[in-house]
Amino acid sequence: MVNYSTSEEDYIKAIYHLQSHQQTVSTNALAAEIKTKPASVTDMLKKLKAKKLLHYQPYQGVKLNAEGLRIALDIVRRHRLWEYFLAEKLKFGWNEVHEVAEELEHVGSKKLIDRLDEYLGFPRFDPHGDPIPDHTGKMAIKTQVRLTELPLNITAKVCGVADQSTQLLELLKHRSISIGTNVEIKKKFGFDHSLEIKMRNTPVFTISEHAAQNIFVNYEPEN
Amino acid sequence: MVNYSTSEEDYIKAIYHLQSHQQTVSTNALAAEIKTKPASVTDMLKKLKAKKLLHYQPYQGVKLNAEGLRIALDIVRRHRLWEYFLAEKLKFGWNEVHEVAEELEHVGSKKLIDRLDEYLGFPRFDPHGDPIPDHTGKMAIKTQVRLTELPLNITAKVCGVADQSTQLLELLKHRSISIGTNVEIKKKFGFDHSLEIKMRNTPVFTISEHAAQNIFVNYEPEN
DNA sequence: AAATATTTTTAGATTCGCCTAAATTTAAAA
DNA sequence: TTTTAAATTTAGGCGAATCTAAAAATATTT
Repeated sequence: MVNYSTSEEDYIKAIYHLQSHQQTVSTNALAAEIKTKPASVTDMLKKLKAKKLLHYQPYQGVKLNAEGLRIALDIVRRHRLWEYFLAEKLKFGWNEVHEVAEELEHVGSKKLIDRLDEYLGFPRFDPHGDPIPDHTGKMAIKTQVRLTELPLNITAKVCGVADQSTQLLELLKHRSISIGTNVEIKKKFGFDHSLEIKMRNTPVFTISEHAAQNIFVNYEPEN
Repeated sequence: MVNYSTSEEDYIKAIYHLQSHQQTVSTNALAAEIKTKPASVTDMLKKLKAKKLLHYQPYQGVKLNAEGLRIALDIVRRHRLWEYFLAEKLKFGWNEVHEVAEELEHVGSKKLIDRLDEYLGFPRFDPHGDPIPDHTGKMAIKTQVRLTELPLNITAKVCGVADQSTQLLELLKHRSISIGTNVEIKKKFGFDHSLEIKMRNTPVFTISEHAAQNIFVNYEPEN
């Protein structure tokens, strides 16, 4: 088991995240993500290719290989476990955890992370609702999504909020939305991305994209 | 408030520790402590002097100034709080915590450390019995002595052993004594210098002088 | 006090990760 | 299909932290 530098880990993680949207990642996209210059990215890609962590041909974009993916999942695991710890145990707000976890995630000890996982009760989702890979790299199927991601006409259950602010809680209370409430999206408005929501025993109402983004729901994905 | 690199912090911490033994620290001693070469030490000392963290004249050794000391205490605080966390919450053995804490201590966030401190209940000593500086840099006075030296009827905390042999550890295990256990001497027998020990929730028992000599405890002297 | 040994510093390279500017390749437009 | 634009790579440098080898300062012996 090799050890990777903080920079290398940052690149691997960034490629991993970008890969989920485009299946091949461009030098420019990576540079933007890492907040560095394209020339620096090229240098690092050559290095990571030499270490056999990714597929890379000049001008043709980059993609993690199996080993790169394994490492990426390990970094993501560390990051999200720390986020969970910060929010759950140290009472950090959901919006404060990312920055600190960004530093903690680079502490390598496998034992540390596995013990932390156990201490936290093997949580499956971080405070943002993203799944936490287990010690083998497996993640729960993301039955948990932001309300904005919920497909039309599928009933889902509210299971949490990303933003603990009083304002959001006030809004939810006004709409009688709480943990466990079943909701369904009837319509999505392209103009402002607001959503038309249907709940049992209440008339249809609309909710802003901003609010919907901070509400987590889970549902059965129909494979 | 400036930020220091991992290397700079390692040097500051090493100087701090060496200072407690010799009051001026030599280049060679520092090189040995950091596991680097004297030439590298000289380079770093020039840099830290430029940053006004220490007193240094070529060939004359080095010493932290007030600002350097402040930073050192902050690093020590981070290190020992993480050690406490690892031992107390993640059930690491007291001999495993140092290495991992060595990495965690460089995570800078002030808020993280203060929250961690609070979460842990503002512990005053780490698992080795060393005092943890509070957020202002103040530490409890530590009186660490062999169990044989502990005054009668004063509660002290086991903080280490002089002899790591399996035999001693077996004896300690049998008596349910581990790092952090509170003990009190009820009686000292002049004949063989054995001691009568009282611990919470267990009946009084006796321990030989030989064993007691290899157990370190610390207690707060009653000024 | 002179000679020798030890410690410490200086000089000059090396690796890592980053940068700017210029050259090259690929993609898009006319 | 040229031409133009955009993306990407190469070339050459820079700062941080380290190293080796050689020079300089300090300590120790004789």
